[in-house]
Amino acid sequence: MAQKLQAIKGMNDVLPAESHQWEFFESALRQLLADYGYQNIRTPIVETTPLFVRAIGEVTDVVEKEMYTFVDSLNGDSLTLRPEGTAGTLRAVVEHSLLYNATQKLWYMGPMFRHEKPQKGRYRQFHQMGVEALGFGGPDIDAEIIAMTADLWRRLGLSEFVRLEINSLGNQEERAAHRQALIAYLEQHVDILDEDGKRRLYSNPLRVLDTKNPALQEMADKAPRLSDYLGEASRAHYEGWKAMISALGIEFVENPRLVRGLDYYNQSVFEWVTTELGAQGTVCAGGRYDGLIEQLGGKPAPGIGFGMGLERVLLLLQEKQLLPERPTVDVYLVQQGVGAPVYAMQLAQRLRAAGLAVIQHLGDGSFKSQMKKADGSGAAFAVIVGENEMAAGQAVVKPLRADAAQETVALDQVALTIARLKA
RNA sequence: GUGGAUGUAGCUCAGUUGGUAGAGUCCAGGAUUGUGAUUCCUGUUGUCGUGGGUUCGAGCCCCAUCAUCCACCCCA
Repeated sequence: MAQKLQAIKGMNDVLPAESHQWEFFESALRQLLADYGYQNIRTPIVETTPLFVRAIGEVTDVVEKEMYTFVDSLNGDSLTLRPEGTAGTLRAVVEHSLLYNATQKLWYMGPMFRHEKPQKGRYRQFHQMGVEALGFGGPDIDAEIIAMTADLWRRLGLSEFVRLEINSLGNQEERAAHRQALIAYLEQHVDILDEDGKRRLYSNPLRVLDTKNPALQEMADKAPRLSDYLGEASRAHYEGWKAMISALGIEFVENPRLVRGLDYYNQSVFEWVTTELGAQGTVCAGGRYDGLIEQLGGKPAPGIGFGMGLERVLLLLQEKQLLPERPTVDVYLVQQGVGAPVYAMQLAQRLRAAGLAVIQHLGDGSFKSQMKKADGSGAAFAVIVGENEMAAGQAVVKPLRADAAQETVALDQVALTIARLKA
């Protein structure tokens, strides 16, 4: 018995009814990135598994249980569908020595894969636009990235629906020292930890402090704070970043509990969150990863980047009705009679050469049904060609959206007539 | 991985105490012999998610299973 063919769970088709929304959103992103001097980089969707394990961290949820990992049956290599974009981008940067006497501002956009249970704003194949700014050590790039993302929300009309949260994780040593102190502290209170807390004690101790359990609140409040472990340099970087964001007039809230799910982050981290999408409220998140390039075998260089969940932003745009209508063609070409298909096709090519988008009716169809299709297509004009017009070397131009009379004109006047009626 | 809700026409959904399935929309044709979007008429469309069970009889009750959505968890 043949099995019903269907898409893999959590991997969605984008149909014509909404693909134009993606195109609109993507072109807004491309414009933004160009305006800030970023260049596109395109890397493979599949990488060797160790790349992700090294970059993301062995004990993260992503690596432990969410990666699509498989064996290349031809040579036995372990390969993985990329769960995020930074690892592959940095691999390419190192492999091609793009940081040799240079800095880089790169962006990518495309599908990512994580084997999670799907829900609103969370899919197994999802799409991210991401940015990596490499070779810049100061807080100015951190601020510029905030400015750029804030600019995007403004351009899309989303500013009032998103909130910026920031934090500093310090450098590797400071993070490690705090983590050690925190785990020691939590171990002293292990008897009162709930199930979640015990599970996260060693895997993600910072998350334990995020508890919604009121019984743990007091214990969480008194826990060692990361900010107390920041050294002079980290503190100065963080203060410099905040001062610049403030000077730009961008609102933010400091969230000392803000952590990232991937191990490579340090110093500045941030999240743009919304309360409009249910559970999956993080719409764009990122931070610094100053040690990662070296860790992947490159010469030491600082880096900062973010990932943006395109489905989530699109959901937000849909919910707030900030997306344009389906684009339409200028002309639907109605044709009937002996020789009409060729006559109409030649006219269609002529109109397209004049810069008009044209759908020519193909196949059979009564005038009535062709006119219905013309209307349904959303075209602003029907151009009609029948026996009489062919004999006279003419065509009828009929406005479908405006209250204007149709005109019968010579073939070389059709485009001009449409231009005149449009204005 | 855990929990909750939902599966009936291409789409959105009705379907009563169990009696062999409907509306709107869409599509096609017509009223209109060369003209759409309004109106009117006619017509097509279903393994009622799937597989079992109970029953004289199941869209409806029971069991299993699959899928989708939402939440936990995690994250973009």
